[in-house]
Amino acid sequence: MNFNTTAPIYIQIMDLIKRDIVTGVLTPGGRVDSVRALSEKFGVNLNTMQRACSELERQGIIYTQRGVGSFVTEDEKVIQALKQAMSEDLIRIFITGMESIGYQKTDILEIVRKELMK
Amino acid sequence: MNFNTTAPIYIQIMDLIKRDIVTGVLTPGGRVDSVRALSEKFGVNLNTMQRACSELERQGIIYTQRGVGSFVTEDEKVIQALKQAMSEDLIRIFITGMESIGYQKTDILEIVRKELMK
DNA sequence: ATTAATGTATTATTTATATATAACACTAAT
DNA sequence: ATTAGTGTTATATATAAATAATACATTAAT
Repeated sequence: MNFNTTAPIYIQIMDLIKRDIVTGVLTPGGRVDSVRALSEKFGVNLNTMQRACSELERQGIIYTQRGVGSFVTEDEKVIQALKQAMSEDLIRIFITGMESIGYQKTDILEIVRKELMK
Repeated sequence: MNFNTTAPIYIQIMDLIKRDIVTGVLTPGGRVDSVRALSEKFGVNLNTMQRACSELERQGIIYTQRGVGSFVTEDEKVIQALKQAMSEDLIRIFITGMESIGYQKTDILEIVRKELMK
């Protein structure tokens, strides 16, 4: 995997799993690969993978049955809220960032339109 | 200052200074506060501040005269390119992020429009 | 020459991340 | 009971980031 250096790997992995959940690659109530399989897949240490998973559980995004495995939350409202929160984060960072370097609202919309037409 | 924990402080400080440069708060050829003053202002260690500054110098954004002080580059093309690069980074992160969580291009434009109308 | 302000460097310490390695604990199937 | 697969914990090590404290090096003004 290509992890960047500015954010902890376990955070980046959490984001990748969240993406799979909100896009439906992982379905509500469905199985999440074992921490060992995931640590292999992402090329990270077992403890690092464990940290990502326990943090996802703490946030109510997955739940764990010891000795059995981990599963995506069955609460679709949680998943919908997660997608909404991720979206709002992206928008907030983008808009405030653009404004902080001097772009006006009208500029921003135009820049996005141009970018999306590429 | 309110620094978040996911990125190194010296990187976040670099961004704050870059913002002041591209928005004209700091002018081409103009003085940058001393590393000691800046470390006070941002509430960080002198070494951390020094690291941010030397990295800004390495990137050609400021230049330093030992014993005298640091100054914003006089090359306005560099500043313009910096603004462009910061803008493109923000856009890229936003668009790829939104697409990775399942939004289509048409959705994205609409979401931005709504957000900007707030 | 001295002084004050500047950038720069050194050494030690702490904390968070990530790794390596090994073990423990639980569950389901055999 | 045993086994294989799961989550969980523990210990040690390495590295990067940030801090603290101190000192050195250069410049401009006095």
